[in-house]
Amino acid sequence: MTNVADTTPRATNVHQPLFALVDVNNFYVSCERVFNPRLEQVPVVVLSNNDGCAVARSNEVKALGVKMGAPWFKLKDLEKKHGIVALSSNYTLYGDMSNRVVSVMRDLAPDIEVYSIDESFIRIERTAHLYGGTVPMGHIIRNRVRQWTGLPVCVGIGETKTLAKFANHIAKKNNEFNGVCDVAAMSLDERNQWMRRIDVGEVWGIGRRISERLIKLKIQSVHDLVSADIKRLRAHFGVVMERTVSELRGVSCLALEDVAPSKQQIMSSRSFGTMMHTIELIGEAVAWHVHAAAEKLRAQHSVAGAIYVFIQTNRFRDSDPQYNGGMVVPLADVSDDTRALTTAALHGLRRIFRDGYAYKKCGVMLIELQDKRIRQETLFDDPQARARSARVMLALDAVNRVWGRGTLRTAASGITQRWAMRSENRSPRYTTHWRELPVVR
DNA sequence: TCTGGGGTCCTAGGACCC
DNA sequence: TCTGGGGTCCTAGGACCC
Repeated sequence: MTNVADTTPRATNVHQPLFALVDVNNFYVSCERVFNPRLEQVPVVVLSNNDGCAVARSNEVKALGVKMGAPWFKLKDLEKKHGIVALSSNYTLYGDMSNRVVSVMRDLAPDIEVYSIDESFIRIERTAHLYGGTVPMGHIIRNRVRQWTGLPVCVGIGETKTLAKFANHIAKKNNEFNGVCDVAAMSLDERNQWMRRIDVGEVWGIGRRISERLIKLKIQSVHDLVSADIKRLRAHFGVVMERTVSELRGVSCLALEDVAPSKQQIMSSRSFGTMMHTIELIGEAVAWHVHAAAEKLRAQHSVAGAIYVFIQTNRFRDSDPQYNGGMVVPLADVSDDTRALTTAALHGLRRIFRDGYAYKKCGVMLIELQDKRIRQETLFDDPQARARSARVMLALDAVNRVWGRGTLRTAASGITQRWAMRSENRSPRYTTHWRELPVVR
């Protein structure tokens, strides 16, 4: 056994990396509350696409024992009993609010990695002294985000990303921290006490499966994990686990990724609002997904070498006959042209579609992505055709940027969109659509 | 009736080669 | 009953994240 007290380096050196993790509390719910204060103090959930599952819960809802991802239709009793307000998700609003939070933080500390829609890592070892130290800096970030966007955030600080995550967890669950916790500033005794109190499953990178296996090995708390034999853990669980434990011991293995790497695959898929039976309607949905995915593809200046298309029946209905179909359709030449991708996807769909099933979901994935600017010339290259295609796509994207995705799209994606998802209680897109701006009386 | 969507990384095992 | 050793590449599947 290695004792953590012997191996954890201290933050005495000014050049030692120091990470802050800033995350918005109950992000989607908090966004809704900014524009509708009546939702304060009320139990609120935000539902996934198709109004399926609870993907964000206010503290009041968490206190009722509602789990992340719980199917909404199973919560109807709780809804009646406690007056839970359920909102459809409004990603346009959340995406815009997320950008605002990032721009406030970037102002205060430029070394920032936007990790997800509601979380960012910041390197602070060179900037903290400007704000009077790490914890004061955390409070300044917290207060300014609150004041300028209306959103509540917590800040966790540590010598590694995993420790910053750990500190953030402490800040969120313990009010005495006032939303900012720096584990790098703690004494070893104090840090170990927190590690003894917190379950190993809370560690970033330790999910349900791994934590079950760890508990069988009598590793239950974060402290148990950090004190365990790292070679043995590596043999049992692989290199990812080794990295996690090193990070918890204060050895930084995960760097700040301040420039987002381009995606290696781009997916678009949705459940249908109701079951679909015909290839015509499903084809419209597939074409729509190609439209959405290709837009993202061009935004990151990539081209795809192939497209994967898939259709699925409802896996939750045991009584229904089940069928999952999917196939990869290679493209003759790499492309970012919505029309070429649509042709390929619909070709694939015709191959995988089977009559007589009730389909619930379809989607496409663009794969074998390459940087457009370093693309290979091929034998049958037609530079003129390629230039034409580029101009059409440029115009398509320009129109949709101004007027909204789907304003201009392929005819294949249909007019009526009968496959569209349910979204019965979506709030207005307060910050991005003129007609939906909030009105102050 | 009603059960999300979009990603990444790692590992094991098979195919194939010399 | 015997049936090398070492390497690469690819894919499927499992685990994780939000």
